[in-house]
Amino acid sequence: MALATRSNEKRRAILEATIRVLQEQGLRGLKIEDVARAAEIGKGTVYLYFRDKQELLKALVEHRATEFYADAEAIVRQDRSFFERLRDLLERRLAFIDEWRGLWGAVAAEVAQGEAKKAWLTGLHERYHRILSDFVADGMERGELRQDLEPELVGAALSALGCAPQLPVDRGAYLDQLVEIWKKGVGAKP
Amino acid sequence: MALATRSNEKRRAILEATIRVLQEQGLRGLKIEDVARAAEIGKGTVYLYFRDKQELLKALVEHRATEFYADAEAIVRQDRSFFERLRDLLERRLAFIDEWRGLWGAVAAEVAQGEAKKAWLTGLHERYHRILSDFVADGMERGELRQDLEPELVGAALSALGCAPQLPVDRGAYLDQLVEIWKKGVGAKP
Amino acid sequence: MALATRSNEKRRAILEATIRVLQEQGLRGLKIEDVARAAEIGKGTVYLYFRDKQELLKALVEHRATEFYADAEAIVRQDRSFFERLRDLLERRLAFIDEWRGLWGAVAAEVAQGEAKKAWLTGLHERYHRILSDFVADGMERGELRQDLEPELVGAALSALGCAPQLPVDRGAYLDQLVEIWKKGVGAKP
Amino acid sequence: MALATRSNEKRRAILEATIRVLQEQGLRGLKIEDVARAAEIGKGTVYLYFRDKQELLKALVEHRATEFYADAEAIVRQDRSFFERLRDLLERRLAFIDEWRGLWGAVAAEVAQGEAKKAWLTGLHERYHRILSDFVADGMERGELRQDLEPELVGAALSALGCAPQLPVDRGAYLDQLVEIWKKGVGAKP
DNA sequence: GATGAATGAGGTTTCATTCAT
DNA sequence: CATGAATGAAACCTCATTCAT
Repeated sequence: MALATRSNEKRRAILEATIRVLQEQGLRGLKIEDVARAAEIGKGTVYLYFRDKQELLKALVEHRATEFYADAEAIVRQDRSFFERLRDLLERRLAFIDEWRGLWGAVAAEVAQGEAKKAWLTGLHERYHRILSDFVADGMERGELRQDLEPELVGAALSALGCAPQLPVDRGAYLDQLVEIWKKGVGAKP
Repeated sequence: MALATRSNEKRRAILEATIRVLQEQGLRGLKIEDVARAAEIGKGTVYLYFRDKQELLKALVEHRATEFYADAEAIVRQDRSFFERLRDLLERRLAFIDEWRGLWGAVAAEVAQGEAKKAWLTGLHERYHRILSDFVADGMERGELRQDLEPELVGAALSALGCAPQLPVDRGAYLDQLVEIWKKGVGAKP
Repeated sequence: MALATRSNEKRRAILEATIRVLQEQGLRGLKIEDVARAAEIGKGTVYLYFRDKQELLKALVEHRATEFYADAEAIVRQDRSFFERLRDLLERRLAFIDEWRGLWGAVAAEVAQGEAKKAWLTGLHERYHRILSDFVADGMERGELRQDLEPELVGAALSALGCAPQLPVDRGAYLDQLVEIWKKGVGAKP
Repeated sequence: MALATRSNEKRRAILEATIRVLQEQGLRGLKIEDVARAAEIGKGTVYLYFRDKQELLKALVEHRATEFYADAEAIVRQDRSFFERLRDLLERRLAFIDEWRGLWGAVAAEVAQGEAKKAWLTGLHERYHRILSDFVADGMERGELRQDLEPELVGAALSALGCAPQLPVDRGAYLDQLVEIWKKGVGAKP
């Protein structure tokens, strides 16, 4: 059997191991051997599930992004106020960013060599942008947001809220502050 | 003559070459040989200016961050309204982010191996955070901002405005939108 | 049941698969997995019939050589003129060479690592040489060949007629030409 | 400097080392590290002269074949009788074959993966065939050979005189025998 | 100072072989 | 008997670093 779907369980275990090693060793410190050890399998086994290192990273990016977007969509779909959902979205976003330790951009760039790969990466970003744009449009429709907003632009601005604070400020207070600013910034007049 | 004080001109040329190669090849694709070629010097010459690759990257991070912070401070010091300066700050920030193509985090992490280096990196972040916190405090003092803000927190929020929009939205409109939101979000009542 | 005496049918199928893969992929491209796939069996099964890859190759060399020598002996034993039989011998030889695509020497060398193996390989060559020397001696006895020949030497010369023409000359014409030269070269005066 | 012509001296030394290792270890036993050790250089240095193992082998085949063909052409050009030159040609051929220890075919096949490479290999064979065909045509013109020969076919037959005797017969006697057979076989009537 | 040929540690990848099912 | 997932030794190749010129 060539690659693909032996056991998805092991495939996922390798991906989990990969991000763990990535967090600990950084991108240049990421060695297949360490991934294998972290997943408690043999080095060669990794290659039964992923053609090469590049594919492994690509799968990782895809896997975590997909998971993140699914969570974001689930939050957006909830029947709660715009700003309650915004808070959760931002919280989830921070978790995503923490998980990658600032490596997201580099790993994505690493993986996106070649035209096809670049398109694939853009596709991921578009999906996230769409989720947020739709979220804004939804908020406007429900009358929770000002009516003079451009959903695409505001979506972009939301997606740019991307860096976790590099310094250890209190996360709760930080989020509260952020949401309050945005409430005043984009909320409808009472 | 000490390693660090040779011809600063060539030193800088190497740093410029480094970030160019970084932009084109990514972090893992960054090879000293390519840097040398881009700087139009011999491979060995790089080592006359930097102890090793790690030092080169560290110097690069330091160099560009310092430059960026200096620009930010200059903008903050200008005698213009808070939101005019905010717009310039954000514009400068986007330029910084573009320059690094998402690699800032990874390169910084790469460089910050070891306790001493970690402290050094934190120092950089603190400096940026301080600039922004002071900026917010200044805005409050001048009565341009609401008085109930926590400068440290808002400074953190500003520093997190860190990801350039991944998609090609119009930069001017994007900045306008962002500033307007913040104006409503943190500006003093008229 | 001993390793060597399992189903000879499957054993032979593996050998056939091996030479097929060898023809397509070359010596360095020969992988047990491909052999197994070509034989439509599992990879592990190959090891039920052959101790290891080396043994498999050795068996292959032995199998095809034995077959070839048997055919050669059969041709020699026929009750036809020397040169009619020579033509058939050469034709069979060309088929043998084609089958190996120039890899015979390399595979044999591969297999013949170690003193015992070397002796075994020399044994094969000696057998072929003997067949041809005897053939020449027979031709001399029957008066079809010149009486001043050294059967051992001429046998060696015949065995050296070993490379198929690398270029696609007409096989029939080629053989005719060769036999005619030899007829004039070693045939008895009429 | 990228590959190609640093010092041709070292390049040649690597090729010499390669064929030595090939003779001793066989095709599958050929390791770049051994080649490097045999050439008394570092492993990485080999890669400064040859992109990869495949290129090294290709260069080796080309180098030795070119050398061999040049020698063959020099022999053919000499102002001596056809059969004197034939003997030298055969002797040189035996040396060539001995040098490769039966690996020529396999190495050539190894190298000739891909259409372009196949054409390149055919080109080599054609060159040899041409040398021999011309040699025969020359012999006919000079009246040393029968006039009813087909130079192309006889050239093919000569090029097929390719396997050194596998058994240690006396080389001199062997060559004498062979030349005598060919003299009777293709020589003009006295 | 400047250079780039040389090096070899170290990472990636392959594949013969094993063994639990 | 048959299988193929798993393994890790071993081979390939890269590239940071050195050093003789």
